[in-house]
Amino acid sequence: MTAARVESARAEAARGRPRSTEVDRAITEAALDVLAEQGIAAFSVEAVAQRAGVGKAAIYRRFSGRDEVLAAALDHLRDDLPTGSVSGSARDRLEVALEHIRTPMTQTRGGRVMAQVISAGAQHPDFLATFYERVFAPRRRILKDILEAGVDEGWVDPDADLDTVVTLLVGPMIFLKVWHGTPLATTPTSQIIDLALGGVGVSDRVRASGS
Amino acid sequence: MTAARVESARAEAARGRPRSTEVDRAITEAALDVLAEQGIAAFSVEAVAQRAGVGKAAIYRRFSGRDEVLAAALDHLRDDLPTGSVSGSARDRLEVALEHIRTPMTQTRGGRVMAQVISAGAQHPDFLATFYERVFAPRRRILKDILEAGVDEGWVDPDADLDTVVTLLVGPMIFLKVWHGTPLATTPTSQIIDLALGGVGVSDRVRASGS
DNA sequence: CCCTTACGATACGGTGGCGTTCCGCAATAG
DNA sequence: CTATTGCGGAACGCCACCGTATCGTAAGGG
Repeated sequence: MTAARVESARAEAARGRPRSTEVDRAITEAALDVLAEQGIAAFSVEAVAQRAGVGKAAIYRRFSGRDEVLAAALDHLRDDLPTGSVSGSARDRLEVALEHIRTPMTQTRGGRVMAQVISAGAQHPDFLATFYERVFAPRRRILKDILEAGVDEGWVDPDADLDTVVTLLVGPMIFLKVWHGTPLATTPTSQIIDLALGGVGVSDRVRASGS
Repeated sequence: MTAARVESARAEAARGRPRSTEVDRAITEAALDVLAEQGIAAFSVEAVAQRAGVGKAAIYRRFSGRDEVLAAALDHLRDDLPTGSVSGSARDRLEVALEHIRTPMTQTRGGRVMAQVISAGAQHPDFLATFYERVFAPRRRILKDILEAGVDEGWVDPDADLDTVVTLLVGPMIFLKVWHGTPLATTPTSQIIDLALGGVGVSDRVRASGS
């Protein structure tokens, strides 16, 4: 948005020393590091600049302020997270996909950033909404695709509401409050209970083939 | 702790104007309000004083600083949350208990404070640990008791690990990261999958009796 | 009654991040 | 070579909150 305008203005006046792509990279990296380690509260332009070994001016030359630096960092975050696309049986892919949602949360930088953003979501719901679209929704889609394959293969109840099943699976990893403001938050508790108790498997073959 | 010492010191010298209990109450209330509405980042002594319609001195007379005000407010929070003790069938009690975990999260002040604390937990793990003991653990205990009753009544698989079942049920409402640092975080994903797919119910009676 | 303490309000210096601006030097285009 | 821009570093005034102190007033206890 503003970044694009600045960029085009720079393009027409292409004289002088060009901006260092290395500085670009250092800023983004430092932003993610600070975010992951210090949290959003400590996320200041000064902190990013110091971490990046860069002058504040270099940052303000690129971004209008703290929030834009933050947004740019989150854009780069997308590539920082595993997608969970693996081969194997649907059951295996499901487990891998779930692990790829769960593990990064505490063990990778991207996951820690994610946790911080979700935390801050209590104060910045719109930020969280964007994050939901870009990060959570695609991962939910992956899980649902796998479950649909599971229906074809006969180990998932065709009558089950797969969106609810996804919520059930992802649930132990994510606060429902994260989805506050999305349709998912309307899933009734009784439905979750029924699924957890009744189970989605149509026979014992799943449990038998489990670990 | 420090509050107790101050209190006893005040007791031996019981002359002069006594402290207003109304001011006590106003401070605690304002602290919870600020916490719920503005978040931990905005939780300052000044903000609480202004919200309470109280001088900063009145607060510093009672607490050593921001953190103690915060701790005192969280102590009062315990009574602010529903416990979920209701009569009825075990299945009904289970649903009510889960609703009492889920609903307050977004709809009551206590729940919003809870969300803020959980958010801040990424930065203050010890705070979160205390909160887990006082708020989460008792609620998990309630759920487990109900499930144990369910085993006796025959609608819960006696072989199921009830702690995992509790996690499965509470999961859609709470981030696993909340439990980071507790034994619960070690539950393997495969186990959650097996339970979600295989289900805990031993027959179709649960699904038939559901909504 | 009067001594003591609490009260709200206000002011204080200190600190830290903000966003801006300048410096002297480096790098590139023309 | 020279004009132009980017660079790190440092300083600027601004503002919010900190923790403390000091008002004049209010409210109890001995």
